[in-house]
Amino acid sequence: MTNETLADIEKRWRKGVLPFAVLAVLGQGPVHGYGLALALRNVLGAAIPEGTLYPLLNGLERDRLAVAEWAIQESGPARKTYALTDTGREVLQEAIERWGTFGRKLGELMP
Amino acid sequence: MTNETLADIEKRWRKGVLPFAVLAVLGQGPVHGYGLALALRNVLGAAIPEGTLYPLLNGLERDRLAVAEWAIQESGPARKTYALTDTGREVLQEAIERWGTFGRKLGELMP
DNA sequence: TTACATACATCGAAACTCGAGGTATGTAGC
DNA sequence: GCTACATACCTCGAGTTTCGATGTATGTAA
Repeated sequence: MTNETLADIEKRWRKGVLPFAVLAVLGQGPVHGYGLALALRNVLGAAIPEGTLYPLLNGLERDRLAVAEWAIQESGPARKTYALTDTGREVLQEAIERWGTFGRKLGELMP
Repeated sequence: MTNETLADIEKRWRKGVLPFAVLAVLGQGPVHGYGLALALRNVLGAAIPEGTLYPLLNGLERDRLAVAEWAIQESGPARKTYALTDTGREVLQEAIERWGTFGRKLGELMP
C-alpha cells in the first residue's frame, strides 16, 4: 500500500512535468515522436503512453512552440521530426528559470 | 500567448506536486485545512481550490497517511486538524528521496 | 510466418478537476 | 441591525483530461 501510494505520487509528478520535459528534450535538438518517447522514458523513469504523447506533440505544433517535418528514411517507416521554434525556445528558457524557483520553494519544505 | 503557455505549464507543476506538497507541509507539524491552504498558496505560488483540497485531505485520512481531529476554538468555527501517521511519515520520507532523484534526472536536460 | 521493434495516429470510456454553492462563526464598519 | 469580509468546513457535477485499446505500415530476426 505504501508502494501504491508512492507510485501514484510519482505518476503525478510525471504528468505534471510532461509538457516541460518534452520541451526540454526538444531543446537538446530535433527528435521524432518515437525517439522522444524513448528519451522521456529514460528521463521520467516510466513510459509515456502514445495516446498521451502524440496529441501533446500536435498541441505543441498548433501552439507554434515546435514545427514538424516528415523525414523519409531509406529503411523503416517515415518519421515526423519535431524542432523548437524561436517561441518554443523562449518558453523553454523561461520555464527552466521558473522551475528553479519552484524547486527551491518546495525544497524549503524538506528537511 | 507566451504567458498563457507558461501559466499552463506552472499550473501543471502545481497539480503534479500537490499531494506531495501537502504531505511535506504536514511533515512540518499538524495543520488544519484552511491553514494548509494558506501554506500551500505560499509554497506553490497560487491558491489551491477548496474543491481540490478538502477531498484530497479526506483521501489522506482514508489511506491512513494522516489522522484528523476536530479542534473547537473558544472563538471562531471549529477546525479539523490533520497530522501525519507513521505511515504518512514513511511515505513522505521516501517521496523526498525520490523527488531528489527525479529532480536530478530532469535537471540533466537543462543547460 | 510469427514475433517483435520501429513509427504514427485516433477514439471514447473512465477518471479527475475545481468553480459554484452551501453552512456556520466572529469581527468591523456604518 | 445590516453588510461585508475573514475564518473554516464540505459536496456536487459539468467540463476537461487521460490513456488503453486499436489500427496502419515497414523492416528484421528467429
